[in-house]
Amino acid sequence: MPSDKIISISNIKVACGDCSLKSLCLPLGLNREEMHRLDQIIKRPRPLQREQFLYRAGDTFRSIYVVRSGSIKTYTTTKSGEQQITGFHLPGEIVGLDGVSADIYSCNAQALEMTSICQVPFNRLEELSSSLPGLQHQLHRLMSKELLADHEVLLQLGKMSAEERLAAFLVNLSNRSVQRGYSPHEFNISMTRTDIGNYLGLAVETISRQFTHFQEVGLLEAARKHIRIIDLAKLRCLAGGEAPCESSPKVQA
Amino acid sequence: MPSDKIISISNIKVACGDCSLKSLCLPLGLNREEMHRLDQIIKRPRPLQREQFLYRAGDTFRSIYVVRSGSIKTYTTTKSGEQQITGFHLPGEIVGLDGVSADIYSCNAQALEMTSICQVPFNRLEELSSSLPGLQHQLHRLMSKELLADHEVLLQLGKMSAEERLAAFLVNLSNRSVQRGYSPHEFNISMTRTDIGNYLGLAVETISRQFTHFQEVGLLEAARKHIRIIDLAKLRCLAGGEAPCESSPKVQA
DNA sequence: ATGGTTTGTTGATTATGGTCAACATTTTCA
DNA sequence: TGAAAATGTTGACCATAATCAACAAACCAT
Repeated sequence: MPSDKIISISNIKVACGDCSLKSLCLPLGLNREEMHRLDQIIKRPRPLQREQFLYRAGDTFRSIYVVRSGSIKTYTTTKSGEQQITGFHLPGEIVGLDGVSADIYSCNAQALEMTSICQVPFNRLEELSSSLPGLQHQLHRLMSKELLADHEVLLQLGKMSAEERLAAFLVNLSNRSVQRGYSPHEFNISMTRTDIGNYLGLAVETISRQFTHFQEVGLLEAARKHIRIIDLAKLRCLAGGEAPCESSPKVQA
Repeated sequence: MPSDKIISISNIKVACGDCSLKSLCLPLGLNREEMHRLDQIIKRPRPLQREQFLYRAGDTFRSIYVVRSGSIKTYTTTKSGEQQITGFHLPGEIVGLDGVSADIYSCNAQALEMTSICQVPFNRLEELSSSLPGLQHQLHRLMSKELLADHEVLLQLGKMSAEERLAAFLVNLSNRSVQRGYSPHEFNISMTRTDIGNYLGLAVETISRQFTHFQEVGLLEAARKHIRIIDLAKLRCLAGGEAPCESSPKVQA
């Protein structure tokens, strides 16, 4: 039926089965039939413009979201108005789980660029996952993964220097670039230096200086939003907080 | 049967229905019959001695645990051996969810004092929660709550001063004291100053100095592990990162 | 195109909290 | 009970990153 096609185009519907992100996302481990059942409950609202909010702290919680393309930042706010970014969310990653505990979102979710998302009504997801153990488990895995990511940042904020934090941040982005099938050495970031600083608990100026520093020592090239990592091994080393991290392979003695 | 009684005593079994923590824990929202089914899958291993590990990073994940009495700290380690405490877990709180994502625990869990726990095999819990929507939802709530707690610490580490961090930490403990039916003003902490410093990303000396400072200004009394909060409102104010936080009700034009 | 705004960079100065060191107090255990 | 170890406190000094300020470059809207 042609009308089907028209609807399909206007909604830019992409079923989970056809989505390149399915191995990062909720459908991981589901068979065709199960994936189809999941598809039934997923809505695909119109894309968010840059700066647009997906939800705000205090909104009633109904759905979790998966980033399909673009990126989203989530942040909390202190009573005095300061904000702390709690995460940057790339395609295939879930946003909104912070709302489950109290039935309202506890943070703000804002698009960093034109961003399309899948919306998953949470009560439907719970119903469905009762009959699909694989879906239930994958949901749990993804929630747990969020916890690990937070713990990693906790470690960065608690124990690492400015240099190490930025190194760890870039290595993390590099890894996530690979997960999506892109290069570990070259990628575009969607967040500003200010956002990075906020996320890492550092001043913008410090981020800027560290970028300059990394470029001076030939670790990477950073032209605004475009990052090219030259010495990923060294960057990893800095990020890991590993032992001395030989400053260069100066063979001597 | 007398043998039943003997087993019961030797295992110090306390069914969820009789447990004072049930309103903080997994059984929240379950009826008698459902709670009984949950009880069936819960094991209650012998208590942990002080310093004893519940699990270590890298152990294969099988169960999550609920603290019944005592307390547990969880921490991650950098390759260089530094550790970052990711949480202190009090009675009624869950430990082990970090293991779900990769089927191995990602952090270490160590008792801060004599600690008894409930062990919940995770695959059994998932099975059971498929047929008990209330249990499933409560599990999700608790996981989400962990996320919120982490975000709060992220905010502390990213944006707050040493004074504010310790204030926030103490307010948090006070709130959790209340949740367990104790006083908001007076409680014992099980962690050392070193642990607090590690958790808050500060040196021990800074923690010690802040405690002294809080005592000098009459906010609280801290005798080692025993804390008595005198001016909780002011402490909350400091912790919230709220506006000026009037230094005292000095009435004056 | 062009003026304005946002974002990023660099420099000078300063403040917060870290480090090192000494000592006090409590806890542990032989 | 007493010695050793662990924990907590205080002081002096220092380093890292924050702040303030100026400017450059990119982006946006008209």
